[in-house]
Amino acid sequence: MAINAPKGTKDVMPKDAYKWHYIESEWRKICAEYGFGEVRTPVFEATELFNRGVGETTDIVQKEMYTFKDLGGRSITLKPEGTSPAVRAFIDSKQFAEIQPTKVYYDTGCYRYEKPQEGRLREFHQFGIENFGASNMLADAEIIDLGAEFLRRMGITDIELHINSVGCRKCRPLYRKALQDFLRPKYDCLCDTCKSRFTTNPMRILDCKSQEDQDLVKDAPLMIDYLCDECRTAFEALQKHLDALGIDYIVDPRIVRGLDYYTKTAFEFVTTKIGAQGTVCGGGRYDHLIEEVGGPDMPGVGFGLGKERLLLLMDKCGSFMGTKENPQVFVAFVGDAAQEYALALTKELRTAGVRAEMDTQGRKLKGQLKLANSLDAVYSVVIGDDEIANGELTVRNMAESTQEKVQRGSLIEYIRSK
RNA sequence: GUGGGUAUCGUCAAGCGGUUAAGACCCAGGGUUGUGGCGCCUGUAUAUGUGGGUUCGAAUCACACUACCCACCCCA
Repeated sequence: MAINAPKGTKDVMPKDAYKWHYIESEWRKICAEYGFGEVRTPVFEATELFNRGVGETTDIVQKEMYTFKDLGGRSITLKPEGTSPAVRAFIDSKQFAEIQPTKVYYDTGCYRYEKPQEGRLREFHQFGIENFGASNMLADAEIIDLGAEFLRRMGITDIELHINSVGCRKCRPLYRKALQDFLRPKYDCLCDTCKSRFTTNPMRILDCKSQEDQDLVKDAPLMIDYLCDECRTAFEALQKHLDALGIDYIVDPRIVRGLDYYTKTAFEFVTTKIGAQGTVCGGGRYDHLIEEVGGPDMPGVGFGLGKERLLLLMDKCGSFMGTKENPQVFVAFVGDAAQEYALALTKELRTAGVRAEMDTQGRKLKGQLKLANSLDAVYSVVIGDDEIANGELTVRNMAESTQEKVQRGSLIEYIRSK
C-alpha cells in the first residue's frame, strides 16, 4: 500500500524548486532593502498563544488548528499564521526594550485544517513582515509599499489593493451597535450563518456571499462613517502616504479581516486570476496584539503573503520565475582509465564552483551524451585515452553541436569565459 | 461541516454492454565499433480506484465506499 502526501499538502520536487528559491531570495532581498530582519520561530507553539493572539471567536481557532498534547501533557498547536509567533518572539527576547520600531520578516509554513481547494492547502507557506512599535501611519504605508513593490517585482499584473479602516476599541463598539440596530429588524431574513454572526461578529455579515443578504445590507452603516477622530485622521494620513508613494488603491469599506486582532488599517491585494482564493496578500494594524500576548502596550502592523498563491499568480502572469540550475559541464568518458580521470575532473570543476555532472549508471558514450542533453548541460567534455594522453579535452557545445580541443589546465577558464 | 465534478499504464488519453483495453508521451535499447537533440525501429509477463450488484457477458449501467479536484464557509 503506497503512502501519499497527507491531504492538503504538496511536495516540491526539483523540477519546481528553483521557482521557490527565486521568490525566496527576492523576498529576502527586498526585506533587507526596506530594513526588515529575519525572525525564525518554531513550527509549533503553546496553544494559548493563538487563543489569545488570533482570537477565540475566529474560525481559525475554533475549527482549523492542528492541536495536540505532547508527551509532557502540554497543549501544542502547529502555527496557523505567522504574526502571533513573531509577536511572541519579540516579547520573549525582550526586544521591546530596545530602540523601536522593530522590523522583522519571516518565511514560514502555516497549518490549518481546512478543505483543500485551488490556492488553499492545509500546509501552506507565507512570507510576512511586521513592524512593532510604530503607531504612525508611515509604518502602515511602508508595509503596504513593500507588498506592492514585491508583487510588482514578481511580475504581477491585474492586482488590486483594497484598503479599509476597521476602527479601534473606541469606535468599533459604537459602530457595531449601530450595525446591529440596523440589522435587527431584518434579522429573520438573514441566512443561518449570518444569524449567528449577528451576535458574534456582525461586521462579517457585510461581506456575506448570499445575494439576499447582500441586498439586505446594501444600505447598512459602514465602519468608515463611524470612525473616531483618531482613526479617521489615521486613515486619511495613510491615503496621503500611499498617494505620495504612487500606489493605487481602492477604499473598500467591506474588508473585514478574519483575525480578531486587527485595528485601524486593513488591506488586501486581490486578484481574480487564480480561482476563488484571490487574496494573495493581506494584513493590517494590530494595536493591542502585543499586549494581548503578554507584552507591553505597543502597536504593530504587518501582512502575510501566500507563497503558493503567489506562485500560482506568477504562472498566470507569465512572470519570470528563476532559472533551473542545469549543469554547465557534463563530463563524459570512454574506458576505465577515463572513468577515474573523469571522476577527478568532475570534482575539480565542482570545487571551482562550476556546476558539473557525470554519469553514474555505466552508460555508454552515446547514453552519456543523451543524458547530458536531457539535463540541458551547456557543455560536454569527452574524455578517452587520446585526451588523457595529450592533456587536451574535447569540449562540445551542446546547443551549437560544435566542439574543440581545450587544454585541461584552461578548461575552467574556458567554461567561465562563455 | 455543506455542495458539485472526476477516477483506464509513470503521464496524457481512446473506449458509450461482447476489442488480444487504442494511441501519444516518458523510460530502456537499436541503427555495428568514442558523440546528444529531429526522424526511424524494437521493447517495457506492472492500467480500467475499492466493494459487492444488474446481465449470458461490465472499463462501459445503477449503487456504496474511498481518493483527488473545484466551490461554499473562512483565509494567505
